[in-house]
Amino acid sequence: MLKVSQRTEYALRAMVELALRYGSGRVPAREIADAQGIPLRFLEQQLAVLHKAGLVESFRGAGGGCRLAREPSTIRVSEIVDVMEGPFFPMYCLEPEDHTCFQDGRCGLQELWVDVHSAVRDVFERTTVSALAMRHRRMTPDNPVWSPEDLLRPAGAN
Amino acid sequence: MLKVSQRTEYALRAMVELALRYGSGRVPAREIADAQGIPLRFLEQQLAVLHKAGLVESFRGAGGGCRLAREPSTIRVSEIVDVMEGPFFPMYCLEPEDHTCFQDGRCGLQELWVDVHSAVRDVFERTTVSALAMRHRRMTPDNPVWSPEDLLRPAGAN
DNA sequence: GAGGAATCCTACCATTGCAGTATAATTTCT
DNA sequence: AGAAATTATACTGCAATGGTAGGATTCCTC
Repeated sequence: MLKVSQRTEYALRAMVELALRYGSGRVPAREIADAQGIPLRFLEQQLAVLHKAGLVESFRGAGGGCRLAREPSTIRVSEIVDVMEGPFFPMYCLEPEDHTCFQDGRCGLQELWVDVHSAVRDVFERTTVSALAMRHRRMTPDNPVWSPEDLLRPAGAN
Repeated sequence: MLKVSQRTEYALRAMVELALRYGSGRVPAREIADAQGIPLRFLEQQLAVLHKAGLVESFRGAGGGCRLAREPSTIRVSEIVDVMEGPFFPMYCLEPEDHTCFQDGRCGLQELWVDVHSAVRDVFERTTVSALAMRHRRMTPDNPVWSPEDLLRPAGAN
């Protein structure tokens, strides 16, 4: 039904949370889960995906956690969506190795699906994580998502 | 995974087929299925949906079949998609009666989903069935999807 | 070096939607 | 009567989604 999966929503929220705290040390999954209302164990799995894709760095053990691998303004939403959902094809016939369509691409509908693809891709590519974070700040100005003492963690933490 | 269902693809192909034959009588589901490579029994169900929605007219019994209810150029793809897929929300939080999002719309991500929604909707609304039919004709100029004798059916058929 | 905090790995499960098949009833023309 | 067509409804197999669960591993601190 043309839905984006909840996993991707969670991943994006996690990235926003990490962007809001960018430069202030390692953030354990627990805190992200609390701040963004995401089931912890589930979030861990998605963070692992983001880590394997090189979008976040992670550190094990006590004092561990995650942080963005790059500056928020250089991370596009499209990268996250690609990693979480795999390549995006609104219809089967667009998949390179799919030939279930008996006309095999030689039909007038494919152009429509290409248009849909481009339109969506455009939105994802022109939106960065920092943009999302700024929007988030604007929406909840009086309600910082992390408590001030978190900013006072040991200096060597990051 | 942001996929459009096969049902919708079939429905669109059926509409294109009916558009190609617009004005030339009633087209039985069987012929549409053959021409477009769609499982007949499955197609019948989708045609029934299109009929209930008022997009096609249908006639039972021998000599029956379907025809477009309106001129192809006045039927937008968005109408068909709406009928087949129901209202389109790329993320749950956009659904009017959904409040599973703990921030309930007061989050920076919603704008992203609204953008996606608009972008896709735009494509669907600016494309008409006649446009799809013309593209189809252009793609298969040497290969008419219906045989000439079908055009010679009894004049009173429509 | 023990213990706790954290990530990582893998398996499992329940629900849902999708694609398609099956059966049969009903209408209509010939 | 019989064939051709739509209509209605139920069922099935499959895959994806949204989690949960258990434990292994790594790392810091005391």
